[in-house]
Amino acid sequence: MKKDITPSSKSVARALGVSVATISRVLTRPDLVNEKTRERVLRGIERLGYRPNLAARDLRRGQTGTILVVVPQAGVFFLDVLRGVEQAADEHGFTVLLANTRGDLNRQRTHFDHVMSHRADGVILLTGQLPTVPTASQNRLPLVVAVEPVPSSNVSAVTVDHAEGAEQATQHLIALGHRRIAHIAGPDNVFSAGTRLAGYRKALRTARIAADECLVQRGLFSVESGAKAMQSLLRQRRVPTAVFCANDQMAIGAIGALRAVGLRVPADMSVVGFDDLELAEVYAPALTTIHIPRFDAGYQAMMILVDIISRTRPARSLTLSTRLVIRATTAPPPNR
Amino acid sequence: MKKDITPSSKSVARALGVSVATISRVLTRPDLVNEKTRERVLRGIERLGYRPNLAARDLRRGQTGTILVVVPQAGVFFLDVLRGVEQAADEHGFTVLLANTRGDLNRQRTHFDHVMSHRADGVILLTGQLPTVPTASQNRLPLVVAVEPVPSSNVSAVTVDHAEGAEQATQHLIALGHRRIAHIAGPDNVFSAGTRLAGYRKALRTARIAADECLVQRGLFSVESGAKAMQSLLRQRRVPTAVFCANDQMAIGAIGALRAVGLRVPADMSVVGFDDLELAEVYAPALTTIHIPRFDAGYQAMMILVDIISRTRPARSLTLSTRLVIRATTAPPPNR
DNA sequence: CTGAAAGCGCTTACAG
DNA sequence: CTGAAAGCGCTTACAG
Repeated sequence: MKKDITPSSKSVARALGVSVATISRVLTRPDLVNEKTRERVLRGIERLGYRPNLAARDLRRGQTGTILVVVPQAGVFFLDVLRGVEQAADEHGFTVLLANTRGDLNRQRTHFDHVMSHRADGVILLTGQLPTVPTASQNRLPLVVAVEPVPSSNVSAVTVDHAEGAEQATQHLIALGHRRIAHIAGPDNVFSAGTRLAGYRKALRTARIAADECLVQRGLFSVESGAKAMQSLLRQRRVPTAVFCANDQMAIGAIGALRAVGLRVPADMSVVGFDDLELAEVYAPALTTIHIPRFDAGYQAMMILVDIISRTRPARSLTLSTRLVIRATTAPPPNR
Repeated sequence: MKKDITPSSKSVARALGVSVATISRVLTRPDLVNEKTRERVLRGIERLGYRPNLAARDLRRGQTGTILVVVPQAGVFFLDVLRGVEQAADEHGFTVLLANTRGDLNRQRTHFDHVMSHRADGVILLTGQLPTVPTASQNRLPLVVAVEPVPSSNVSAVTVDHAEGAEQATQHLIALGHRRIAHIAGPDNVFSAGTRLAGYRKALRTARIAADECLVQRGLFSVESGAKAMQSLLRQRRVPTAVFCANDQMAIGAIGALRAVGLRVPADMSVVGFDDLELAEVYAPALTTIHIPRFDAGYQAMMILVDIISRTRPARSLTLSTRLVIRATTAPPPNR
C-alpha cells in the first residue's frame, strides 16, 4: 500500500522537461544551477506541490538532521530540559522530536531503533534506565544521558549533583535550628531518588544528628504520595519539625496534609522541595526548594551530542550544580 | 559522510550465507521461513547487532508507522492531550513523536514536511494556526487539528466547546449572585481565547447584565499577566466581585495579586479559571475552573487520524463538551 | 550548467 | 522454503 501524498522528483522532472538531478540541485545546491532554470523549476515545484521524500534523502545521505529526546513519562520536568535541547539544536540546524516511553523499556528500545536505523542521528535520554541494546551496537549509538545519574560509566552524561542539592536542603533546615528532620524520598527505581536520600543522610551525619529511619518515608513523586507520607510522619511518637521532600510535588502534597490537620507551614513545620518547578514559585506559600538547571542540562547534553555526531570532539560528561532557593515554607522550629 | 552505526542486511546475509531476502523475511514474515534457518539468522542478527535501516524500509513501504504531534509550545496543557494520542496510537500500532514549533510557523512547516515526506504518516496539530502548505498538497496531508477551533472548515478537527465552557463559568458566578463580573481574556492571536470571551459575553447578555468593557482585561495566559490584569481591575472605580479568567495560570496570578493587597478569595472576590490543570486541584484554595477533556481530545484526534491514514472511514470532526468543576475559589459576593 | 547512472538498504512479487 | 532482481526516491560523482 503506497501513499502518494506528494509527487516524486521524477514526475516533476518530466513535467518540467529537466532531469531529476536538476530538481535535486535546485533544492540542495541552488548555486550550481542556471538562474533561469532555477526559477522555472522553483515555480514548478510550487505549482505541483512537490516536497522531497525525506526517507529517500535520509537513506541516501545516511543522516537525518533530527535527534530524539526520550523521556520516561510526559511531565513538566522534562519540558524545560526539552527547551534547552531545542535551543542548542537550533544553533546547529537539528530538528528535535520527543518520544515518550511511558516507563516501558520495550518502547525505549523501539525509539533507539529509530536512531540505530537512521531515522534520527542521535538520542538524548532523560532517564537512567539504560536499555539492553545489542552489545555490538551499544557504543555506536550517539547517545547522551541527561539529568539522571548513569550507573554504567562509558556513556556521555550531563548529570546534576543530586546529592549536593539534597545536602544543601538539609543543611538549610539544620541551620535554621531543626534537629528532627524527616525525608520523603522518591521511588526506589529512580536512581536520583537514591542519590538525594544519600545527600540527606550525609548532611545529618556531618551535623552529628543521629539518623532515625522512622523519619524516612518513601513516596512516588506524586502529590498524593507526598500527602500520604506526611500522614505517616504525623503518626510518629515524636513528630519532626521539618521535612525535606525529594521533589516539589510531594512537598505540595505534604503541605496539603499538614493543613488538613490544622498545622501551619512554616510556623509548625518547615517543608523543602526539590526541582524548583514553576509550581514551587506560584504556590502559596511559595516553596523553598532546590533548583535544578534543567534548561542548561538539556542545552549541554545537546552540545555534547552534536560533537559526538559530527565527531569534532570526543564524548565527555559533565556535572551541573544545584542551587538552594529559599522562599516561604521554611523557618526556625516552633519553640516548645 | 556516511555513518555506519549498524551493519546492513547485505553484510549480515553474506556473513550467514543466506540472501538479504531471508534476513528481511525473518524479521517481518517469520512464518515464511524454515525454523532452523530462522533460528540461525536470529542468532546471527543478535550477534552482529543488526538493526534494519528504517529509512530504507520506510522508503520501500511508503509508510512509517509514526505520527507527529505538533504543539506551539512545550506546556503542561499539551502533555495530557499527548497521553490521549499515545493511548490511541498504541491500540493501532503507531509510534508517536512530539514536535514543538515554539510558535514559529516556519518550524511548523518543517514538521509538516516530515509528514509530506514520508518521515511520518500523519500529523495531529494542537494549534489553530494552520500553515501555508503548498495548496496542491494541502488536502492530501493526513492531518487532524485538536483542541483549538479551526477557522477553515475543510480539515478534520476535534474541537472543545470553549464558548460553552466560558458560559458555564460565568453562569456559575451569576448564580452565586454576582453582577459585576470581570474577565481576564487570553491573547488576541489564540483563537480559543476569543471564543471564551464570546461565551462570557453571551452569559452576561442572557442574564441581562449590562456589559462593561472596563471589566475585560487582556492577559497572555501566564501567571504574571494574570496578576497584572487583576491589578488593573482593582484600580477600577467600581471593583468587580468576581472574575472569570481564560486559563488557570492567569487565575493563579490574579489570586496572588488579590492576596498581595490583603483581599481574600473567595470571601472578597470569587475567581474561576479555565483548563483544569493539575495545578488547579493542588492549589490552595483549590481553584474552581472549567475542565477540558484533554486526554479524550487527543484520543479522539488519533482515532480520526488512523481512519484518515488507512482510509477506512471518511474524515470527520467532532466537538467535546467542557465541565464546570466547583472547588474553593467561588462564593456569593460579599454583602456591603 | 546539465544529464545519465549508480547506489543508499530495504521489501516483495516472481521463479524455482 | 529460498534466492535473484526490481524498485522505492533521492543525491552525487562522473561525463560532456
